[in-house]
Amino acid sequence: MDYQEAKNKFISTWGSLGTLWGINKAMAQIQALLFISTEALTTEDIMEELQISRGNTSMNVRQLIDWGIVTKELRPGERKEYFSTEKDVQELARIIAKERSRREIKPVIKALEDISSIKDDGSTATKELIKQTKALHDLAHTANSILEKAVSQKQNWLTKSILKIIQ
Amino acid sequence: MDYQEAKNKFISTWGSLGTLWGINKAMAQIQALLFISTEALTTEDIMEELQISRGNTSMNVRQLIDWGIVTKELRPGERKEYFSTEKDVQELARIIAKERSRREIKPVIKALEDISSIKDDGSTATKELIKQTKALHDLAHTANSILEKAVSQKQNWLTKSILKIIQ
DNA sequence: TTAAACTTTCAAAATTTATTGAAACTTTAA
DNA sequence: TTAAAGTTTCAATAAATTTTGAAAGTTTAA
Repeated sequence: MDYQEAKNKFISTWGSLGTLWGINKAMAQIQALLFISTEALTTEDIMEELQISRGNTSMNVRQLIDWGIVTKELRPGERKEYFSTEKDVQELARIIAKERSRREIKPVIKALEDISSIKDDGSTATKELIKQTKALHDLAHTANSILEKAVSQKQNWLTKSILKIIQ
Repeated sequence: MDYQEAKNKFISTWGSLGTLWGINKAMAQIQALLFISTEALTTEDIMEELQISRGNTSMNVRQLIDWGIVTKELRPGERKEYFSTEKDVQELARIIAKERSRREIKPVIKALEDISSIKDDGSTATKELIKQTKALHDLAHTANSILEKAVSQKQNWLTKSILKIIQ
């Protein structure tokens, strides 16, 4: 496997993983491309490398910026924008975990809270609904707390502690 | 919010969460329905409750069985199949984590291994590709180990230990 | 100002994914 | 056997999502 093959494999693997986890393929591939690039890239560069349209590139780069994963760079004397991604994997994981928690997990926790606190009318069906959604709520809440904690620290102490525990 | 509203909200919330995380909406909704049901349900029951077709129900129930989340029950003297889901949230989380790791994470770790072990031809681009994919590989590998460990134990000792660490 | 260099927007088209429903298949009871 | 009661399969259709590309918008330099 030479450089070009390895690069293509990385970009396509990342794109597929994204798709499996509900992330737009182009978005994941742009991030992958920037992640292994030695310098910031322009819209043209991205279009050329991934063979995608200008509109697609523009929209997905904006989304990556919204997520806090990609930053825009302006170079003196140049009009076009240069994009680069967070290069530190730990920091990248933190950002993604934080954003997915905020956008997708927290609203569900809130909904489970609402559902599990309906009035118990005495029926077995209602009792079961309350019991099960409460259990789910507690689990989601705990998992989210661990994630948030793992994510809030610049230092990687939690991961280190966990690894110590599990050997 | 009465029982029916709460039930509908739960089913639709679970369906949407599934969609966001790359899981078929019907599949997530069937699981949600079984999760709050006081007894095992038939194909007819599911079709009726979720207003989906027989084919859709059949295919998604089979997938849930493949995942190990739903089990089929046969009742003496009856031909039709009754389905129920794992009711313990911890166990459910374990099964899902284990399956997604096996199906989606491990193949990516393997790909990252292959990519990051290409021959260093001396170019900065190749060096960067190797460095970055190696870092990603290490992170994915560590995260996956923690997950597997958390998931392999019937007891919930790891979660408890982590919660102790983070207060 | 003007126009060149760029970015954004968004309706239409293309693609992907999910769903249907009816035919084929399987199992069991009579 | 046969037929009733069920399940599965899969081609066709529908729905959702992604992508395109051209027009509109923005910014800057002259």
